[in-house]
Amino acid sequence: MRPKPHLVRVISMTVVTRFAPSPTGFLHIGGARTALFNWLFTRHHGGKFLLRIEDTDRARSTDEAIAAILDGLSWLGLQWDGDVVYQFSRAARHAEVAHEMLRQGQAYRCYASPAELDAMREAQRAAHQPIRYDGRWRDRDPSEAPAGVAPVIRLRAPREGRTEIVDRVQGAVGVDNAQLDDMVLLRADGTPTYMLAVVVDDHDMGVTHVIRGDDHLNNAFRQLQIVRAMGWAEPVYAHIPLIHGADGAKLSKRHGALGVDAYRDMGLLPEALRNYLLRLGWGHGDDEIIPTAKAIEWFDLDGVGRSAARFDIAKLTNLNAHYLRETQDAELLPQVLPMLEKNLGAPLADDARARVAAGLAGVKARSRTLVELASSLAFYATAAVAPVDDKARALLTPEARTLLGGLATALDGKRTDWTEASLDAAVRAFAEAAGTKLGQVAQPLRVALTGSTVSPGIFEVLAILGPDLSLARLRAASG
RNA sequence: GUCCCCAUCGUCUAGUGGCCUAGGACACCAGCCUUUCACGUUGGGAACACGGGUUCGAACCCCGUUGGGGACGCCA
Repeated sequence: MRPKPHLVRVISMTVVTRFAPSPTGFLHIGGARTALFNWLFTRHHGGKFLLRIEDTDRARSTDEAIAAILDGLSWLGLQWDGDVVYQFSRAARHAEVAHEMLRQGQAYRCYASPAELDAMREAQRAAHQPIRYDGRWRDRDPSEAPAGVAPVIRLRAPREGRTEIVDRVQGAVGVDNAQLDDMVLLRADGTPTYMLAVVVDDHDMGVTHVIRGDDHLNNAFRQLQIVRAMGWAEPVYAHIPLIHGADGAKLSKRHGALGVDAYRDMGLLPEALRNYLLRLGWGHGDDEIIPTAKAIEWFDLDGVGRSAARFDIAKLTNLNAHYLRETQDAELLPQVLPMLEKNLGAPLADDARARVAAGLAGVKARSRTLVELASSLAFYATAAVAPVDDKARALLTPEARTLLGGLATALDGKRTDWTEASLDAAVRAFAEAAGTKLGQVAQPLRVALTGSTVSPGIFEVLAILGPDLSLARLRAASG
């Protein structure tokens, strides 16, 4: 591991970053993290976080994907500044720059056909040669141009020397220019390639810091050549490591990556996801729980690691449980109620809503996701319950049923004093009178009331359910 | 194949030459708490890929090996 170069931060410079996804699919977890780092960096430095949709590939870009990306970012709470820039709308400006480079001799026309280039690459592959454009039109006289062939415009890249960048994450990295070929800037149809469009847009948008996945590290050299050819200011680059799947390979749309909407559907909280994503590749000492406000305060590129991280849903879930417990009931309720109604297939009556609201705190402490929360809350909303599994069923032995029958009778007398405290006392007294331990009564009682062996404190459940529902369930279980 | 990057417990990481018989978190196991579960809490197993240097001293610096990843398009 090489030491990171010490860099002087220019305080007076206003930080401008951008997140530049291509709308060819949903916003996946890797893109979400890239967006998060950009957002955090700008919020920390008080700059601007811009959003640019890289839709120059007309065949693969879709409106659905654009909507999914915008939705995903919004849900994650990563608000961009200003209007969304659609790269395709700037095609004329890209072409203008390409022609400017042509005039300056920084670029040239290439008339090689795609088939010809394919053959060239095939030959290179077969000969175990590096695969790159051989510059066949670099110094050829334009008069040799074949008739009727629309040329592309290629960069006249330097062939000697090295191109080096001082990356804020990766450190000093360089390649020999001999390794870089003359890339296409403008296609035969006059549309810009990604390499050109990115550089022109970043320049025009005033982007000062390019923070993106390190799968773009190689691109940075080529983009820098365009920047230098135009004599523009060089942005600061920061290439963050990729997120890998459990198998260690790059997470991508066709390889295990889920859209952020999938995490929302799993009942995860945006804040938890932000915290988790932040810790993937970034650290601040031993801190694990890092709410967004702290993240903004602490985040900087220096803390970004250089190795890829694997996605671990277990840790994410654990973090989610933490944030779920911290979320106020009033905030959770409107999110959980619709889920509950959807699960139950019917709207909730007022009394059911009231019970859910009252029982929320107790169930929340035992849930890790909103989905778990909604499903564990169901017994408060339904009219009757049945044992959910064998373990629960097994607790309703004949002896236990007899006990529950007796308990129903005993508790019937408490209808006018139906509080957690008096219920607690009554059940304990009943257990003692029956010559058994509390647990022997409490567990069957729990199953009778909730259908499950797992629930909040049984007296709390009794109190919230109220005498009618509680006694009805007790009698149903005993009979 | 060529180029670039990476390498500490199963996973995420702390660690920037002595504070390291390597710390934290998740997961796992055991105990405590308790009406269940969860929380909480106590404890446990678990890592510096390998080989050479440099140095009084190396997880940290250098070189190599191995392993992993990424990029090599008129995709982005």
